[in-house]
Amino acid sequence: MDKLINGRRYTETEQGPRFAPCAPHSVLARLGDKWTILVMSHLAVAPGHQLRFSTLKSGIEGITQRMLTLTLRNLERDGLLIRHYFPEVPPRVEYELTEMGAGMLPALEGFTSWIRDNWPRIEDCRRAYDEARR
Amino acid sequence: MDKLINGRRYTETEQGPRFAPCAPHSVLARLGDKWTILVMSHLAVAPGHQLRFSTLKSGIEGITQRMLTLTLRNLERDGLLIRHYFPEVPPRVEYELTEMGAGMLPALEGFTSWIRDNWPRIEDCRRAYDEARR
DNA sequence: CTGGATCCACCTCGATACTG
DNA sequence: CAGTATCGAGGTGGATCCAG
Repeated sequence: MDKLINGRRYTETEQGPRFAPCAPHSVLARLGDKWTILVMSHLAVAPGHQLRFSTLKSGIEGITQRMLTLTLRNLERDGLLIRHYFPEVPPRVEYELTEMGAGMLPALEGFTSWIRDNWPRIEDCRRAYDEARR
Repeated sequence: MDKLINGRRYTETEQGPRFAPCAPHSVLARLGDKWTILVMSHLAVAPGHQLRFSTLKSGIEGITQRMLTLTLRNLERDGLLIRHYFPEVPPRVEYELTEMGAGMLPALEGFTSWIRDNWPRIEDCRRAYDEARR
């Protein structure tokens, strides 16, 4: 039978614990890419968890059209947001967090708040490490 | 003054919220790389949060020496683990979570448990999405 | 306005060989 | 045992141009 530790499924073997195929990695890899967290953050604070493409683009400094499109497609594919297309002229597209997308925010917040609290220390460690081998 | 939302610092501007330089991204990008989560998970369940290089290597299926070394170096650089070198023959090296590394586990657990709960639904969404455009 | 298509630089990771 | 060095394939992201 599988046990649970730190939110990860694993089974005991003679060679030690063997973790189940890494679902967390698949999600963390997405959140770890260059723009996803920023897009999620903007939608999180938006009224109705809903924003236009152009609003996102101008709100996220440095993002290109291409990367915003790709990031939104990936989030849509995972079911974390929905794309609402309005066939007007000029066309308008709204992106809205799904229930699941919004449900992810509290969990993510717990983790990002730890990062915020420990960030200065991490930066110090990196500096010290780099310093030591120069 | 900065406000906080979902664990992210940001300031209000006329163009909407502008998030502070992305510290979460830097950490999530590391956790999102291919092996980091697996290394952390193994150290998390190890007695004393401590394991040898060879134990990690044989415990993590498919990892190469090179990638394990790189992953460990990065975690060491961030101050999440310490490297203990014993100059014996043959040499022995133990890796141990630091206080900060261990302190990250509960925060990470909250997030990975959300992932675990929602993973089936995410997989369904991906399948449906891919199906729809085939 | 929204985004598709193309081209390219870089980075990550895997495979392999070698060392104290 | 625990690495380092090197090479190469593939993927990610940036720049630019075009289209409905």
